[in-house]
Amino acid sequence: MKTPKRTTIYDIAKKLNLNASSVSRALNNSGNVSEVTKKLILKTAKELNYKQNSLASNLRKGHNQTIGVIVPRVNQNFFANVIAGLEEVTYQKGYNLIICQSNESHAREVKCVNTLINQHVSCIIISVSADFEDDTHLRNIQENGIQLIQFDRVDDNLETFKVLNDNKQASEDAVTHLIAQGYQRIALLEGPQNLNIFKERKEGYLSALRKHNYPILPELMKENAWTKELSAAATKKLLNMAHPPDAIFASTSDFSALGVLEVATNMGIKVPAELGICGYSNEAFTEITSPSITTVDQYSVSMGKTIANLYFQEIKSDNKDAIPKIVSIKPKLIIRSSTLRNKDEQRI
Amino acid sequence: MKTPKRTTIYDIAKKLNLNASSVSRALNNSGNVSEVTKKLILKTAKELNYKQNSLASNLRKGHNQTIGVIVPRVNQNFFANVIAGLEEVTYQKGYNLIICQSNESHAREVKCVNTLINQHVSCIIISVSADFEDDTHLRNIQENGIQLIQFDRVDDNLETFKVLNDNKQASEDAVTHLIAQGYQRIALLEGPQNLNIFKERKEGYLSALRKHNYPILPELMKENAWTKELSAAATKKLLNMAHPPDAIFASTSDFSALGVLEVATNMGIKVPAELGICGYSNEAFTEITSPSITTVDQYSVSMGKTIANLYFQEIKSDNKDAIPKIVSIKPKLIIRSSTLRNKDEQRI
DNA sequence: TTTATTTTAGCAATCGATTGCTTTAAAAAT
DNA sequence: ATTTTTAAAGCAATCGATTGCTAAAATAAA
Repeated sequence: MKTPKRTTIYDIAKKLNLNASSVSRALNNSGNVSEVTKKLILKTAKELNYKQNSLASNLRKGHNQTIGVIVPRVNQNFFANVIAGLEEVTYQKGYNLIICQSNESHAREVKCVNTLINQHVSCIIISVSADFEDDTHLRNIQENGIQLIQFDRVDDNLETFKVLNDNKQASEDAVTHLIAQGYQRIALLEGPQNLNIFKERKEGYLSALRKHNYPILPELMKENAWTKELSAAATKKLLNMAHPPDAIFASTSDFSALGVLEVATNMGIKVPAELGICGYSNEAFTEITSPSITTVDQYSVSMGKTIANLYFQEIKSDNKDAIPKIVSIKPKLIIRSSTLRNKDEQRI
Repeated sequence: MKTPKRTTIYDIAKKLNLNASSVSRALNNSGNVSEVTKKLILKTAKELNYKQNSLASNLRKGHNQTIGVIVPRVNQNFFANVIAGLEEVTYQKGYNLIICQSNESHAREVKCVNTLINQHVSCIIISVSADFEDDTHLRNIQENGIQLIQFDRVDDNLETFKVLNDNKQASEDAVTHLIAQGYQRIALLEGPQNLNIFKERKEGYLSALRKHNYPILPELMKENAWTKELSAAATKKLLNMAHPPDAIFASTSDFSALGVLEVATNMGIKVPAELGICGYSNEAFTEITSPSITTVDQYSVSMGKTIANLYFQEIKSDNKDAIPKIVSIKPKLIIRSSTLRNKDEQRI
């Protein structure tokens, strides 16, 4: 279907016997137009149902009030919330958001980046895919004069603005909490270690153990348990060990924690009495499982807002040599029943 | 920060002593360029890290491979899933998605529409905000030659392509199921009746009651109970009635159903024995509450795909007078514990 | 070898809005 | 009444890519 001809500034100009430049100035309120003419132009524009062509405008002005966002999945709670937060701020500033999902595929992520570069977006906000390979595409963004902000899952080696969760600290807090609750053998469910976030969470786990002089037991650390299914499988193995753990920190997600909980329930293991469970992300459901699950809240919506504000306040304002800044948000441990051993029970 | 000069087709042309038109033709593979020159151009383009300027290209070509999406909230499960589905298909077709959220505000929705019109998107996909007022902005989309697809929450009076859930049927199925389980006094939690979806769900409820010769009792129908809190409040009132309902159909959402469940649990009312509860949407958590909640699955991701395919197959292919088509998807009742009365118990 | 045909490449206009510069008109100052 | 200053409006180039048309070159046919 062919687009019918839309009203342009030339149509308005012709109708009023004016020059297009005056129309443009009137519409942009950029002076050099008398009040009378301006009113007339505005009125006519409305009458003719004039809509600016942003393509033309942006082409001429050489910039685009659009920000590109690339996330692994838009319907994953954390990312959906970040996007909601981003949108909230960018909308206020009159910016648009172009959303792409990499589907956890590096190849697709590269394509998304290229599209966004072509679109001349003024900034790209990205959380890299799980099979992160290299940063050529990210460097390419910068080489094309487009601002780059990485968040959550980032490439540590590339110097850019970053907004991070303090995964290590949060993780350490979680494990410390488990220790305080008297758990002795704390297992860890890990995510892919090529992603910074999972590496950091593991570090936090190790750090907490060390600080409390707990032994570090490789048999209690399960690699690549980052889906509900993988976690359930790992949990079965853990709980069938001769000397099983008495707590499991599902550092990858609440879905993993849910997998743990289901396996434990099926095996007749009491949570939190016999097994403590801690998840990560504070998904809505963690509050309503029985028992409710202790987890880490990442303030995802406000993270989105922080990212957007970072762009508008620090980066956009042509601080030519603004030094890439790293903002770290401290997530919050949400303590719930799944790790709260009744103190009395403990004494038995 | 000023965008550094990017490579244009003129740069390539100059370097090779060619005309920009040849470069354009080579890059677009549109013939009239010898194989030798084409190869040379492609090679040089890569060397100079050429990236097309989509703004210029789209301006000239008069169309934009971009689709705009407007939803009330991007981080609401249903919408996030629809967007994921949309993105999946549009990505394959080389289209971009610009996402806006109306935040359930009509005024903001109007603004979003205008921005998208300015952006010259080729199609706008929308689910209207809760305080839907009028359709001027939607008509405006069409007047500007932009395709319009409404989904889920739609304006019935406006003739456009629509992708809907068969809310009435699903609702009727749900209530029929409750009746089959022996519930006698079935209450309804309604959403704002200016939204088609809630109106239809109510119709389904009424229709099921009528078909089974159940009395329609206004005191069992609670208006505007479309958040967890509002539902909880409504539930308290219902359960404190002299003659309380023995089932509640939270037609607005699973969050509402959750509100009902919490109130019932707190009041010591047994679910499903003394109270049946049915929600709507099949949120992830409905599976893991205790008891798990009966609900309606809307196939949200595949709905997104359906919408996108509708665009590419029916609308885009310049079927000039393609008659606005309405696609109705039949949601599926997911029966879980919260409505499954033990048949034996019933006999007591 | 000359003419006809096909390829290949260049020219220039176009998409719509913006903006520096110039001209004209109006207002202010002399 | 004349000159100076200021305000308003017009002109034309520009952003980068595309495309219909024309010109030149290369190939095929006579």
